Amino acid sequence: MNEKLIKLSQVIFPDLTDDDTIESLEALFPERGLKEGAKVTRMAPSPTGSMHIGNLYGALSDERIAHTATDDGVFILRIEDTDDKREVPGAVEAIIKYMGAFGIEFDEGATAEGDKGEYGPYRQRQRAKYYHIVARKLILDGRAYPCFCTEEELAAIHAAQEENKENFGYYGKWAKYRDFDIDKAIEKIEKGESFVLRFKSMGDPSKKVEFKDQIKGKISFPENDQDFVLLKSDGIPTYHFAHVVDDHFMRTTDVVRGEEWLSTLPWHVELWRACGFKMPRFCHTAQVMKLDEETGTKRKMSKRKDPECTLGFYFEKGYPAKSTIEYLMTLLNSNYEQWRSANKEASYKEFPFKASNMGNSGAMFDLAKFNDVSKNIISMMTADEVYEGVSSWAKENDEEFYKILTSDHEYALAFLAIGRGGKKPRKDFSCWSEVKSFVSYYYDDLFKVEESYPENVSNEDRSAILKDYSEIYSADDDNNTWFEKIKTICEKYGYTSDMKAYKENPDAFKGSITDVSNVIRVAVTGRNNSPDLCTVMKVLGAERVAKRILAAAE
RNA sequence: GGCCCGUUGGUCAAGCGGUUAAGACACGGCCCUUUCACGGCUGUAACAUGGGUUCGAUUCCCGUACGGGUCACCA
Repeated sequence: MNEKLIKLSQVIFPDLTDDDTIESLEALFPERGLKEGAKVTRMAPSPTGSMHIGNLYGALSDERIAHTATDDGVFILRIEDTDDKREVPGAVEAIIKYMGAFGIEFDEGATAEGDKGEYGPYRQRQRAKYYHIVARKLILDGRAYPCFCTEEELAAIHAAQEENKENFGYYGKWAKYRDFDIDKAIEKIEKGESFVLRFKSMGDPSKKVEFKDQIKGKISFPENDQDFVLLKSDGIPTYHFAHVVDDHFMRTTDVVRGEEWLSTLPWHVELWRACGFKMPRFCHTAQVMKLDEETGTKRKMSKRKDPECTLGFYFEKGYPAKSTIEYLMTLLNSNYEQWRSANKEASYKEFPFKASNMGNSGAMFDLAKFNDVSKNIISMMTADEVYEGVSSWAKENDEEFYKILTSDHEYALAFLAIGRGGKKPRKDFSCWSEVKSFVSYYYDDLFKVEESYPENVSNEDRSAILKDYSEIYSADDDNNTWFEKIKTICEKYGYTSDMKAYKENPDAFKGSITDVSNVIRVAVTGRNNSPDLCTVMKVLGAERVAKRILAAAE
């Protein structure tokens, strides 16, 4: 019997020598001598092209878990390129670039230049030999066998199961090649027949296994009985097998992955045990959800329906990377916001992140809340930082605005500084693409009167107010002096500057100082709302102000 | 259909057998205020449902409903 299995393993893996043992791999990838409590996590994307918010969400949790526990934790980038059909060229570089743009750095793993670290290679296609070594051991242990089923046969099994209302899959009595004669199998392989290597499950689904997840807590499920595929016909492993081999030999301590993996956890548990490897801790994270406008129900974020799902969205709109990270942190650990209000200036990296604080049901992506978070982030920035953010966004997305904005650096800094700094900064922008329309009136090329003058001010009064104003305005006035001048104009034309009196009896006046200042505001900025008018005019400069006032007085 | 996970205000959520059931966003009102933004105060609004267990259940157990996931030689 044993002899037959040896022969079988030789036929399947003719390239493996006697030195290719599990022990040799254990020696090649020794336990990492990290500090007590240090964690090793990994982001393991498949290079299929587009990255979405869920990828970032997962990457951030992995990164935080590795780097919060100790200062020598390791965060690995492993590329799961086992499905050549789905692979998109350049995707690996895109992943690294995107993650880098959000400030997520890897300690080890695939890089644009090659691999970094002692536990590689980090691209699964290049690890074929390791999988084969472990697979050979499983064959020898009688825990793996070749299966020659064709696609049609498998489809027929599925159909029959559907018909009989039995569980789907390749298991027990349905597992045609489970107890196939080994000599015949060898013969078929030697003839060149295509086959996959399947796991031989010993599980009994009438028994339950209990398992502890870092997020979900205790979960129990029936034992696995599926003879799932370990190696595909091209010799490349499936996710399940690659996961066990890689996370063992990369010495991952905490496997963080989406909860869609929960249902195959029984497979993994049995496989880990069959390989004789010690299981890492698991964190199965809830998915980022979205409210479906049509049905009013929660659903998974969809690339097609939700623009904010793809990472490109954040760059196109010009959300600072910090904002996205900040918002994700609030979703990831619900005590983050509280911590933030007590540590306004601190980096998110100082937050004591804990996997156990992660929510166990799908968090809904709330664009309104995200905007608020982003406004806060931007309000804390200096004018220089805002300038840098806006200009680099505009460079890529709005060439015209970029030229205008960068034509006078000092000038742009001056208006971006309005209301910035201090205890109660203005919160005007949630993203860079909103800036242009907000500041357009600072530029003659973009300025136009967009909004209407106060209705209760007659055309005659408007002209008179503006003419008077043009005569007494001085750019040197401080805010108080300026305001006194406005008051004088008010009294002259029957608009009160006493807001209290006006509110008590509005009909007693033609209007209030609000109307008068809004006449000036519209003339100068083209709209009804603006930051402090006196300051705005100082930035605009006496010449520009005078020109606009006179133009409007006509 | 089988299996697994979940369900506290519109959203994110604290809560671990006894609470007036926090807080944040959004929304309404008031105050501050030359407009807006900011800030302050305040209001509306929640434990999916039915059974247990218990002196007492949002919290524990079971069922139901609803939502999500999964059942590939995809990850």
